[in-house]
Amino acid sequence: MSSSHPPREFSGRELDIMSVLWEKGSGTVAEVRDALDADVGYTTVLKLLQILEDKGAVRHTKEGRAYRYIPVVEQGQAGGHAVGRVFNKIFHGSAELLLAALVDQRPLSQEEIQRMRKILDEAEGSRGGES
Amino acid sequence: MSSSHPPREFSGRELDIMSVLWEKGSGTVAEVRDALDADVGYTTVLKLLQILEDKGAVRHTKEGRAYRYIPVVEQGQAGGHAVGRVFNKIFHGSAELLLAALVDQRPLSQEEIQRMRKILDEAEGSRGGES
DNA sequence: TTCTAAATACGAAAGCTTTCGTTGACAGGA
DNA sequence: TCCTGTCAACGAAAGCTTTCGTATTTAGAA
Repeated sequence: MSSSHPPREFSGRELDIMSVLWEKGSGTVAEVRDALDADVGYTTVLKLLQILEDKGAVRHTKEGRAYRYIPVVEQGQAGGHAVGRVFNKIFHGSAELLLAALVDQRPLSQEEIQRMRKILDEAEGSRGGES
Repeated sequence: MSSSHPPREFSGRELDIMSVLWEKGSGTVAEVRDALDADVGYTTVLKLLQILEDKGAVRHTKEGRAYRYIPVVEQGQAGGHAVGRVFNKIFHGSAELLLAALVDQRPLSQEEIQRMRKILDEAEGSRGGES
């Protein structure tokens, strides 16, 4: 038995693996293993992928004799969750503090800042005005 | 042996407890326990606070016969770490995607958006300007 | 001093995550 | 067919986090 749990939250290693899949779009066990920074065994990666599949975060198709794993949960969803957690626990809901921490964390390029302004503009626009 | 490790990262329960301390400024074991959403035992909270102290994340002073715990690690530092992690693992360093997820997560007030723009302005200004 | 209530200290158990050894299936080449 | 290398399945062990039971300390009251 298995499948279709709610998205949930990812543990450390699980996140490493999802990270690879998001970046590459998909991957076999061997591909994911190669792409990981840490040096973990093949069966470990396989096991984690099976766990992730069980949680409904990835699915697989057959490719030759191997499985190709594909993320089902989107970056955006997972990001929303993770951000929500940090957001609440650390910043107690203060979006500015989070942004400040982000900005502090590493310098942003002009272009990034530009695009981030645009995101704020859109966020402002899409809320249809208020009192 | 103990004390003065690097700040590190917090586990789930540890973060819950730091969250309370950041919000209230400080707390005794009983105060922290009361403030937690989850219903955990007194000794559990104590143990976690001792672990956090051992890691250098909090310190304590004596208050009557109890200890008052005070955060040493700042929200900003911890936030930077946590944000950095999410940032890299989930958004692969894309600040815009993170902001977009944040914005998507919950509607922001006019004032918040205003202040966030200001943060971006300052970030832009402080980098000495380039092409 | 002795008793009591409220705290802390200690240590072990329970639970989850991560790791990998081993087994068996499968495909292709000799 | 029989080997050989690649792969998934399974299960158990190691490691970290979380929990709390029990023992000890402490401060104040009687």
